[in-house]
Amino acid sequence: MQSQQAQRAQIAVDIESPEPLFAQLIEQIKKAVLSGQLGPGDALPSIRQLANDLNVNNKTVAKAYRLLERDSVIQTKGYRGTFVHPDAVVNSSFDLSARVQSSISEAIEACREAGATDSEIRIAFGHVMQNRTTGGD
Amino acid sequence: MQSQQAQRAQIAVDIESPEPLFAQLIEQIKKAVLSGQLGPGDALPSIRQLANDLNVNNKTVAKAYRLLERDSVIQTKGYRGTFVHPDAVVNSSFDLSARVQSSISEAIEACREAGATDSEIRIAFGHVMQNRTTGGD
DNA sequence: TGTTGTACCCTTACCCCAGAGGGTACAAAT
DNA sequence: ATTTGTACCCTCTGGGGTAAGGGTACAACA
Repeated sequence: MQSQQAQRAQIAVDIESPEPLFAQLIEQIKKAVLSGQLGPGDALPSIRQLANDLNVNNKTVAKAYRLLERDSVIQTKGYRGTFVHPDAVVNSSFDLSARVQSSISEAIEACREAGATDSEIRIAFGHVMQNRTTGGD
Repeated sequence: MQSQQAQRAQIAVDIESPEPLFAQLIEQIKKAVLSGQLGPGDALPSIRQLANDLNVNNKTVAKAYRLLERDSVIQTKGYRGTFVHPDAVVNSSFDLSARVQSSISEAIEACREAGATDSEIRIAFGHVMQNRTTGGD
């Protein structure tokens, strides 16, 4: 199992899991918000702090925080630290990845029904993604 | 340049081109049909024959033929050989890849506007494509 | 026997990407 | 001086895809 706990929040990470670490962090924090373990305005451990507690890389935690802030689950206040967003509870139940996946899924299904090969679909996808790199990780 | 010509049809292939060989073949044949150089019912060189003439692998030609037949540009009659499809002219102007690409493009654009990262889109795409391998190349 | 398309097997090389780690640096504030 | 988030640089591992080639085999014919 090898999970390590962060004292401040109830956050654990499983290195053995196929689920990416940053995704586990996002999931954990959202879950903590939804269960009320974390309330709006609560302070989150700093990136370096949490990374150290969980024995993961700063960038991994930073990535999770970045995504969480984009989804308005947390709020970063520069040098003052990171806090739970006022609307965190509502926003935590919103899964953008799921939305994206179903959107993509529909398009793919349509292509398949049109007779397109998986290979062709992949190629087309690659071409579209290649043409503008919006940037961002 | 290094292009080689097939006597029977006006088909050339450029090894230096970044365009895949099989795609060049498809394009060439469609062009030949659209320009009237190949008419419905005309016999095409056999897979092995054309592969030999152009100095490419059998499988490469076979792949092009397979896609062309799926799109009803050509017609394979088993041991008798391959022929230009009766509706070849109409079907040659239909580019499934382009259709697929625009369909995928729309979905991607929607995801981007929803705030999704390119990375997230790729991940979602990968997940969808992974779940059912329809098979086919 | 030879040709047709087709279906398998396996191999090569190339490219792109995700995930994760390591390091250094910076402005803004305390 | 230290902490904060953030932005760069670099690395490595692994996975999965295409494209193309090489080979062998098959049933259906002529």
